[in-house]
Amino acid sequence: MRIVTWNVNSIGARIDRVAAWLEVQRPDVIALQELKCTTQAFPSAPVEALGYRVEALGDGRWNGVALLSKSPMTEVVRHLPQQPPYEGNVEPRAIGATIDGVRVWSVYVPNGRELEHEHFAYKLQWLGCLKQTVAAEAATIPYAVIGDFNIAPTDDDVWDPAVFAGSTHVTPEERATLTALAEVGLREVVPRSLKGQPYTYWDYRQLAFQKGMGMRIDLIMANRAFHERVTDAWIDREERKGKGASDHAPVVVELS
DNA sequence: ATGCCCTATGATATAGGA
Repeated sequence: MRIVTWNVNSIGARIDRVAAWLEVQRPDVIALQELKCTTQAFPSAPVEALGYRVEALGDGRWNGVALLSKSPMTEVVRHLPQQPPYEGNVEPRAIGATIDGVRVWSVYVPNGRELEHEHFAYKLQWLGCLKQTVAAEAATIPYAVIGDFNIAPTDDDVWDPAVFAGSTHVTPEERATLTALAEVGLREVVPRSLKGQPYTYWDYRQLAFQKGMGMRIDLIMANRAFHERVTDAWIDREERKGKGASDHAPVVVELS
């Protein structure tokens, strides 16, 4: 079973590349983030033609998440239960479903913007709610929260830690929310190394991709039953190349 | 090779991204 997470930075702008990638890689399940469209506007036809079912959640210009699966999705949940709002809105940042006995959540964790910004407190609160969701579901079946966490787990996961001093994505507070997920049974599935460049995201600016100025922020957080079935995990950095690429690469995990 | 920011929006600027 092949499961993927990919921040596509607009499914409308990316649908041709996403469909082409799905045709080659043929994952069983793919979690998407940053749809940047409404639920109704999700371009389902091209992926349905490839045999995928679609469960999407979006409200327009920002955010948006989806799960695509070849097999039926059951127990679909939109938003984290008790997900905190931002400026009065519960944003489309999480969707969960069970597929062939594996439960998967696609999440787009708030960015945080700056450490002093209200959005940073929201990010930490949101991650606390994620932990509560995992605890409440108390899954014994293979279970994973996958997506754009907007957190680099260690200093090795950013191209130059000095550049990120005083910034979001690398603080002890943010990293502590990842390790705290171990208290509810989740630990990271770390993709196999790519010659010292483990990144999943590269800014569009300043030739960041070509210069290796990346971050590893797209993560697979999984329970023991999921880990026991993992045979491989890897980052498809080839998909970051060329015109019309997302600024994030797909992260793939293989289960027996 | 990997190639000099991208996306969606009451759009001709702006906010957000990380």
